[in-house]
Amino acid sequence: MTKPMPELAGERAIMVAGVAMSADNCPVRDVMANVSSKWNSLILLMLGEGPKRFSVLRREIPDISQRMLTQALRDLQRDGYIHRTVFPTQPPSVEYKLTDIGQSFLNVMKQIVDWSVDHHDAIRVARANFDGKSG
Amino acid sequence: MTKPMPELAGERAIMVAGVAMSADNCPVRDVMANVSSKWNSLILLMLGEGPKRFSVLRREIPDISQRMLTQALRDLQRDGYIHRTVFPTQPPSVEYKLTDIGQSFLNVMKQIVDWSVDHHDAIRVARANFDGKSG
DNA sequence: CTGCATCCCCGCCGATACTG
DNA sequence: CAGTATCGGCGGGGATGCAG
Repeated sequence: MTKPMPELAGERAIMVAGVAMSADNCPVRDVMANVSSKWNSLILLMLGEGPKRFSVLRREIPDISQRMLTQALRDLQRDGYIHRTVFPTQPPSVEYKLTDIGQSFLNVMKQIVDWSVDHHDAIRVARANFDGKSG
Repeated sequence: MTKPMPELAGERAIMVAGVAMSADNCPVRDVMANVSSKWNSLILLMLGEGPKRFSVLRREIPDISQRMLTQALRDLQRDGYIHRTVFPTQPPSVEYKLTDIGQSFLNVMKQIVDWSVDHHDAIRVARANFDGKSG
């Protein structure tokens, strides 16, 4: 991953929700690194619509740089969330699609999306309220 | 937030999973900014066990710097995830606890934790496999 | 005990140019 | 079209010292 999240890679185990977040056994760290990473989640959402080529993703996510898209895709592939297929055309085209794990993860992610939509107003209110008091 | 996620704050709306991720109406961005932020999610998990004082959080998350803990807590408070109570003792103590929204969000987050635990092995395998081929 | 300000390093990431 | 390499800024975040 791009962000190794060194914090929990230290030594002592942090117990939270009955799960040990320790050095050599921290599942959450690995996953959260993906969720955290700026673009990964958005890419997974996009691929949730179906397999897409590099250039298509690039077009659909205008703000991402080509470099970052490449990197994010490799990270996601590395962890098994997406599968990469090269078609030996001229010029070559590369298709990315969700793996089963990626699809499974996407389902969890979608819950965050739904939650976001549901609670966005409350968050905006809280934020405005907070800024009003301290600003 | 610490990370404003400028990418989606641009202009055009990106439709994903039937949700518009655009400039002035991007719920997901606000929430993801929290999830993304290095420590926020862990702090919420900690507070899921009950209200905690600043120093307790600091002790339970040894890797976080005091500066970042302060900042993360303020961010979470700002968006209404946690409530901050100052007890006028000498020396003063400050207690943080989840709001209803924070608790609600935590429930979603816990699903990520569960998912992480369930699929950690698969991810490690995929990663090792990938590194073995390319390295 | 909590929190703020300052300094400063390091790594993310965008821009650009180049390969197959 | 897809990906790599290099340079450079800029901001995150650690260390330290100070205040209430």
